[in-house]
Amino acid sequence: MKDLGREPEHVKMAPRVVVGRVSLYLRQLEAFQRQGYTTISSSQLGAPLSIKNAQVRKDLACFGQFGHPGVGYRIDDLIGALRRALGIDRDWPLAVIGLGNLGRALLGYRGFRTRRFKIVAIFDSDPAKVGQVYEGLTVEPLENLKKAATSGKIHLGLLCVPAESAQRVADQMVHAGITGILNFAPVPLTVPPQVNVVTVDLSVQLENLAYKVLKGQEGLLARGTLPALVGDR
Amino acid sequence: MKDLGREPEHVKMAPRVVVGRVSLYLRQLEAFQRQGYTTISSSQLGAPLSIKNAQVRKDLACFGQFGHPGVGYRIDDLIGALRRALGIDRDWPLAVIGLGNLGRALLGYRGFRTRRFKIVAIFDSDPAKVGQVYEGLTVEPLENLKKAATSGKIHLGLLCVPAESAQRVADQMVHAGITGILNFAPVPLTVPPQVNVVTVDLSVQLENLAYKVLKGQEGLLARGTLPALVGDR
DNA sequence: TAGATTGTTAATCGATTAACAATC
DNA sequence: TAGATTGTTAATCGATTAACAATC
Repeated sequence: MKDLGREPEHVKMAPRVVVGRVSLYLRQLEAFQRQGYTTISSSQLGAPLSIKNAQVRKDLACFGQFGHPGVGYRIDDLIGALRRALGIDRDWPLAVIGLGNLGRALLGYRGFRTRRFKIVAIFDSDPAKVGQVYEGLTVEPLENLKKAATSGKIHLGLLCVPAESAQRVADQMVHAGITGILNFAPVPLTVPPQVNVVTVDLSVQLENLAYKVLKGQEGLLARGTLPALVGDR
Repeated sequence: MKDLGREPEHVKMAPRVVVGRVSLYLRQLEAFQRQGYTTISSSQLGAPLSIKNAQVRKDLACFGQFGHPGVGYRIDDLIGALRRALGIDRDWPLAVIGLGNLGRALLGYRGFRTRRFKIVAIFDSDPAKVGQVYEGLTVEPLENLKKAATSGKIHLGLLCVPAESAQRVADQMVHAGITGILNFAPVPLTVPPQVNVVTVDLSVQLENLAYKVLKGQEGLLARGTLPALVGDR
């Protein structure tokens, strides 16, 4: 028989897929809040996202008991509870690593600012870029990253360098003490287990989309409802 | 008893999750190819991606029989077969809709160009932007989209407008005949079923990352191996 | 041949959905 | 109270993994 008494040391971590859905619930809740609603049922919350009410309740139950039988969920309370649960009830200072086109785009991305993700520093290894000022931030040499990270000013890094240098720069980020990397380079990174990486590979997303479009059209073609749109050159 | 004889009309479409993995296999295969390998086993292909050999074989089997027992897969053949299966053995002309920071970044994104995704037009509803030239392309008014789409020049659109106007512009794209939308606005879009949408919500990704970092650190904290990095202001 | 590796079937695992007693 | 909706258990579904005969 296993020693179950000592289990609680494990941090109960909701599955990745649940965390993703909770982000969506949060957006939906904010939309309902803006419309003036004060309470909401699991069915109402799930409907616009095409998620079943049982799924909604089970996901929320991962983080605690927020609902009131017969009534539903109080929107203000639920938003607060979910933000706390996701850890976004505080500021998250970000660093942009690599100031190419993508890095500049992220500097201006409002989706971060409205969610307490704040870009507070820019690093680049190109001496020609160091010292330039964008959005009120001066580009610093990559060597400065360690100081910023160890002083606790920065926890997450947006890795925006070309694929060729991504692993090398990621190694430097790890060495500097960064524990979370949002990776935009289309290569899988190798990092120690205590470092967290989420890769956003836009060409993977586009390939997914192309496949859906292609298959969808073949499906329609098979039923003879659409002229050929793909494959004709 | 159901009429099984008429089933084949359905297009057998590999599950979304399989298509995502196949994109990763493709990148890995190209890496092995560059290193000079000519054949590869399911174990070798899966290892760098932390995917089990059985999973690799099962995923590939969705698209046909490509392997040779006792030998493995011939890399050149497999790359060709997978590209065909995913529909990326042809050019996919793209339109950028909305020329803000993000739109400009995508114009310069090499990850697209190297995979036969080609941005061939830019549309914006802001008259001040129409007529400007970026990367050799002249910004056109949104009304021109329909002509470009129906002439078959464009199948996929990269939607890069602010959240507030995303649904309105998506409606125009649908009306113009675009069948695939890569949506960068952090709002879920409502579109007819024959239109395919993939949403890339960067703040959802960042929220996932923040959660992992937070939980990872709590885990380490609980075991007393790390000083507090989060929550101190 | 002996060794390696496939494609596929069966077993396992985890996630989604349905159902319902408990509650307001 | 009657109606609504929760949290949770049990049933269903789908995806992952293991195992192995067939093959080179």
